[in-house]
Amino acid sequence: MRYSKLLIPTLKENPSEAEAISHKLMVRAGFVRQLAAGLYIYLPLGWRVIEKINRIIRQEMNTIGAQELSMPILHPAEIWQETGRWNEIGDEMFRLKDRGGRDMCLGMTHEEIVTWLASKEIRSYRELPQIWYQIQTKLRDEARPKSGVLRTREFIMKDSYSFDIDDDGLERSYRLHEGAYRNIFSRCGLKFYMVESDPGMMGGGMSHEFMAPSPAGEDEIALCDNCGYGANLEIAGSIPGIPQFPSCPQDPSERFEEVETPEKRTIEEVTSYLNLNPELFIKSIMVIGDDGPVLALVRGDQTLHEKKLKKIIGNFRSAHRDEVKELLGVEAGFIGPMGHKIRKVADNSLKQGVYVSGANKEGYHIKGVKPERDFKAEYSDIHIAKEWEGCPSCGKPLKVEKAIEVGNIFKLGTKYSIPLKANYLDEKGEEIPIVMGSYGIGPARIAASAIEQNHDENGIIWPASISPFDVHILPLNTKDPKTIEVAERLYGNLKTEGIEVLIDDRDERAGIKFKDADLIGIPYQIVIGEKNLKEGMVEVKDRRSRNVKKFKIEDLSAIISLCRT
RNA sequence: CGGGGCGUAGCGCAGCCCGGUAGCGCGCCUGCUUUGGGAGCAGGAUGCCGGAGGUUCAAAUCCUCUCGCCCCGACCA
Repeated sequence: MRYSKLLIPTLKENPSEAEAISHKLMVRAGFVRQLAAGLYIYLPLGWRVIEKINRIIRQEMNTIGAQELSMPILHPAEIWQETGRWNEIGDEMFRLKDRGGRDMCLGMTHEEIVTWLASKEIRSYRELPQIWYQIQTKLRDEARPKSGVLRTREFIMKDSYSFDIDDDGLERSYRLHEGAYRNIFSRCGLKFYMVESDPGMMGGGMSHEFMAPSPAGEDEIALCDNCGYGANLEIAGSIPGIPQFPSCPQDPSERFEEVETPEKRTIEEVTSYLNLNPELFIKSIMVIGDDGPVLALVRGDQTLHEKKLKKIIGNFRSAHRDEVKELLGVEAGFIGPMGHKIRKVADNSLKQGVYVSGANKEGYHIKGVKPERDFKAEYSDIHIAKEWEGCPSCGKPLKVEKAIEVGNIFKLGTKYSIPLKANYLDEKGEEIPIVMGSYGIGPARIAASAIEQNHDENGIIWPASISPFDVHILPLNTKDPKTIEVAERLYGNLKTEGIEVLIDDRDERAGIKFKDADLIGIPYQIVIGEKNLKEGMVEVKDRRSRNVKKFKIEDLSAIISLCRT
């Protein structure tokens, strides 16, 4: 296509609202424009990238036997009420009424709708398994849209749903998706990990996320290079290192030592005051659950993992100052696990060792506290995994990386098929709920991740598979007839070969064309300048390596083969 | 929803404390020169200073309210 006819509004300066690299570059290079918070317009170049990604997704989904269909974005409330999610989901769902006053919503995802369809159309085990997918707009009233197209209120998602007769079938569909997803992300040129994740509001059983490592990512993942363990920090386990504990006095009367710690409340204050490492402290956090107060105990160097705790004690909130004082008679900075009957949940790492904890006495801490002996607690993993802690499966050190969630796969089981009565008849004529899976990919997140992982100071470096064009022709001086003639001939010939070509036919200076070409990031640039033309040559520049090769003008096949690699 | 920041020309910003009728760079338009890494000279156009109300002789500037956008946190299929 001709640059002069395309809408490619490049910007010399970074947009003020952008923070993430992919966001800055997508705006600067003329791929997207923001309409409002979390709402983006895809300009021609941006849309070409999304379409390239979608094509790869379609190919890989079709390969595993998935069938494409399309479901509405506007949904009647009743279906969401039947699964209970109408009430479970809060402000994140866009809700509206139609003219007849009926409650409606805009689809955040399509489990309800696809299950409704299955309940109507699937009769027999002979019709299973099925995989249905769509590439469809989703709407979520995000509390905080951010990072350009990474978190938006309206976005396109490839979502697929599997229907099987039993768990073994679901396992097969799940693995088929895993394979397809690995192919898709690899073909899109992404570095990624598949990690264990929290099923969250999807419910059901196992789930994994596909994570593209990037500093712009909102998620953190724990990874083990040794055994391949990988998990979102939302659920990642870890084996904390064991600190050197002080020896415990034999004489029971000398066990405890109350130490005065005036005005020292936080772990930092107390550790520096007593000159002890934070690992030798018990951090006590008072929360109020549905069944009353709970004291959560983690080691001083650890952070309480609220989601892990929630799985044990149910919903809770942190206790107010006066509640702490009422329950333990002392303010929060000096509370500890001893001498009261409040339910205690402690991190596993506290099972061994001797610690300092709050003394439940204003201005005092207590040394020599030995869990199990000195107080009883329920033990569980309730700390957030950290880099260098041990891998829960092999013990080797973990690393923690930020990552963008580009895809996920969930085993739903019968969570949706039961309430929506999506059943099939088995060989015996018995009615059995269909076993389902749900699988998502965000094409815009793939595009943003590709930029996050492939750019330099001059701009984007697209992986060839998802680049808006294959080749960018730069006729430097459009007033030189020879330049134009060669450029046009090359343009025509490459197009005939099925190569997607952008030709910068603008009457602009060479510098501007070079800068825009590097910013836009098409993997190969064919530079047509008068000096080389005199020798019958053109240059082909590799955007990533910046290597330049000269070719004879007639040597089209060599140019083509270079650009196709 | 809590905390912070910012709304002034198409874009990036200054001016605001200390009120006096709006400025810089880039871009845009015209002409000439230039033409291998965001050209030079000359001329030109462009603003409801986010919105509403108030104070004042006078408001981009001070006060109140409101809307929008960004960042941190909470939340997040």
